[in-house]
Amino acid sequence: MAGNKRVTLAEVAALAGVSAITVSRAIRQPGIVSEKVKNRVEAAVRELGYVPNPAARLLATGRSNVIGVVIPSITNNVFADVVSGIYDAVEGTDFEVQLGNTRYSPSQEEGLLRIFSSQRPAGLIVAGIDQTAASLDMLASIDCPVVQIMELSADPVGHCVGLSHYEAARHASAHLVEQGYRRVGFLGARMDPRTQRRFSGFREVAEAAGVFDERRVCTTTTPSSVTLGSQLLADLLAKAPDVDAIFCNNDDLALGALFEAQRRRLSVPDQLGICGFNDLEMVSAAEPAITSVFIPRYQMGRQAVDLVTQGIASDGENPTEIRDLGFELRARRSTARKQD
Amino acid sequence: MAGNKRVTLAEVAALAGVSAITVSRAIRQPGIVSEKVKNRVEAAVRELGYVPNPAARLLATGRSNVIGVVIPSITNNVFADVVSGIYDAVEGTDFEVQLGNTRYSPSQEEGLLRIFSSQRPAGLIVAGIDQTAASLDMLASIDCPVVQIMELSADPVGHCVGLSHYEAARHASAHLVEQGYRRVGFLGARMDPRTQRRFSGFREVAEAAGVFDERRVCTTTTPSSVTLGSQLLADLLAKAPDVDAIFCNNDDLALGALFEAQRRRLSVPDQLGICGFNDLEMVSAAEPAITSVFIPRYQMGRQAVDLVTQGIASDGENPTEIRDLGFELRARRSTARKQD
DNA sequence: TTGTAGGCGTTATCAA
DNA sequence: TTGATAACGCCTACAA
Repeated sequence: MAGNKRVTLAEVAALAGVSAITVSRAIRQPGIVSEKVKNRVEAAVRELGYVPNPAARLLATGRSNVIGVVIPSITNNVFADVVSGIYDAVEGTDFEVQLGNTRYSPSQEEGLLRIFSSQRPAGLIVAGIDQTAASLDMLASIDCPVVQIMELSADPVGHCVGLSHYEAARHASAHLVEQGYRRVGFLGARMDPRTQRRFSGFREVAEAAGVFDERRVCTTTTPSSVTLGSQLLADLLAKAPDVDAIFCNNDDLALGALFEAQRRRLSVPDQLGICGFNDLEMVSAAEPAITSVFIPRYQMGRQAVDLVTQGIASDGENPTEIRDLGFELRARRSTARKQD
Repeated sequence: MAGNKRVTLAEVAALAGVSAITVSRAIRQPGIVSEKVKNRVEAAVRELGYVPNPAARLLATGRSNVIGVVIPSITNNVFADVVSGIYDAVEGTDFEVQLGNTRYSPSQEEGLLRIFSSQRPAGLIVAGIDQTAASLDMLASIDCPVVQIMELSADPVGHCVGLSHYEAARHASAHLVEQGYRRVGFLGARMDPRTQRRFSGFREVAEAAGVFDERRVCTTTTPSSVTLGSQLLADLLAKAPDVDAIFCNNDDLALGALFEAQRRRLSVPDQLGICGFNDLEMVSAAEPAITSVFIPRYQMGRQAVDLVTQGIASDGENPTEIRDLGFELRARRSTARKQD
C-alpha cells in the first residue's frame, strides 16, 4: 500500500493513465469527470495511498482548509464541550481546526485574529460578541464565513449561534423568587462581559421583585474555581448573614458554595438556596443536586461549523444567520425550598 | 504599513535592492548575510509588513511547523490541562498545534497518526504508551521528534514525559492502609490501559497488606463521570457493605462517591475513606476535602513541547530522553481516619 | 470531458 | 557573501 515517500498527483495520474489535472478534478469534483475515468482514478489513489498535499493546494488556491477557533480558555469545561462539538463536526470533512486561546484578553484576541486573518482561513469561529473595534474590523473585512458563538448579538459581524445569557439569568433568578426566597444574592467571578450580562439579568429580576440588595452581591475579577465559590459565600455571609439564596455565575462557584454551606451546617435548600449556571455534569450529581441553567455548549460548536461549511458551499452568498439555541433551567433540590 | 494584499519575498527584495533568496536568508539565518544588507532587508520587511507564507515554505522544504498532538479526549480536565501547557509552551514560537482526538479508540489513533505522518509535522506528541503495533511503526519511522506523554515507557518510540501510574496508585493505596483502613475497595471507569495499571498498583499493595478482596472491586468500561462515581459506590456497597475505604481511579468518581456517601449518611472519613486521582481543583475544595494524587499535567504538556523543539534544534541528534515528572500524594481529610 | 501551460511563494542547489 | 535557476505539488485559465 502506502510507500514511504510521498505520493503525488502526477504518480496517480500516470498509474491511472490520465493527466494530473483530471485526477485533481476526480477528487474535488467527482461529478464532472466520466464514470470510467473516475473509477480508474479512485483505484489508483487507493493503490498508491495518495493523500493530497495541503500546502501545495493552499499555495495554488490561496485558501486554506483551516477553521480558526478563538476561545478565551481551553481548561474551562464550558469551552471544552464547545470545542468538542467543533471537532466532532469537522471530522470527516476536509477541514482542520486551529485553536487559539485568548486567556480572556481582548488584546490577545486581537493578535490571534491578526494571525488567522493573514493565513486565509476557511472560516473563523470566535467566542463571544465583545471583541475590540480592531478585532471587529478584521472580522468584518476577512473573506471567509465568520461565526460568533456563545451569545446573540444585535449587530453580528457574521453568523451567530448562541443564547441570551441575560435572559437565562433572568429565568434562574425568577426561579429563586418563585421558590419563595426573598433575600437573594449573587456570586460572580472573573466578571467578563458575559458574566456581567448574567448579573444584569439577575439584578433586574431581583429589583422587580423588590428583593435586590447590593450587600448580597459578591464578585471578584479572579478566575472562577470551586474553592473561590466557597470563599465568595464566606464573604457574602460575612456581609449579609441573612441571605437565603444565591445565584452563582457558574457551576464551579455553585459547587464551592454548596461545600461551604455544608461546612457551616447551613441546610441547602432550606436555609440557603443555590443555583448555578452551565449545568455541568457534576452539579446534577451533587448532594443535594444543584439547580442550574443548561446551555447547549456542544451544539453551539457543531452548528458553528455547519454555518462555516454552508457559507463556503454557497460561496458566501447566504445571508447572515442568527441562531438562538436557547437554554433550559434545570430545577433541582438545591432550590426546592419547602413552600409554606 | 501592511497593505491588504499579501506581500511577497520578491517585493521585499525589490525594495531592498537585493534578490529574493537573500531576503530569505536574512530572515532565517541572519548570521550569514552582511550587516549592511541585513539592515536594508529588515527595513524593507518592516515597511512592507512582510509575513512569510507558511504554505510556500512548507511546499519548498517539505517540513511543516505543525506539532501534532494526539489525545484521547478533549473534554477530560486532565487533558485540558495538558493541552493548556502545550499551547502555552508553543506560544511565541513559530510552531502551531494541531489537536487530534482519539476518543480512546486505538484505531482512531492510528488514523490520526496516519494523517499526521503524511503531513510532515515538526513534531508529534501522543498521550500514553499503548499504541497499536501499526501506530508504533508509524511513530518509529516518522522523521520528526516524537514524545509520548502521561506515562513512562520501558521501550519508548521517542522521548517520554510522564510518571508511573502504577507507582502512583501504589502510593495512594499504601496511604489507605497506613491510615488503618482494612477493607479497601477500588472504583474504576473506562478501564483503559492507564486505568488498569493503576488498578494493578492498588491490587498489589492491597494483596501485600492482606486486605485485597475481589468483591470490593467495582469497575465498568463506561466513561467516567461524577454520577457514575455515585453509582459505582452504590454497587460496591451492595456487594460488599463492609468496605471501609475506596481508591477511585479518578477524581470524578471520587467526588461522586463522596456525594453518595453523604446521601447514605456514611461519614467520610470515619466510616468510609475516599481517595481520588489527578487532584483536580474541585476535590481540594470538597467537604471533606478529598485525598488525591497530583500529577503534573500542565508540566507534561510544556516539557513535551520543549523536547520537540530541542529535537528540532539539534536536528535529531540528541538521545532519547525519559523524564519522570513524578506525582504527589495529597492527603486530606477524606482519608484522615481517627487512629485508635 | 479531458489536457496543456503557467504560476502560487519559498527554498535548495549550484555557481559566481 | 550573493545570485540565478529549478524545483516543491497543486490549481486556474484556457484550449482542444
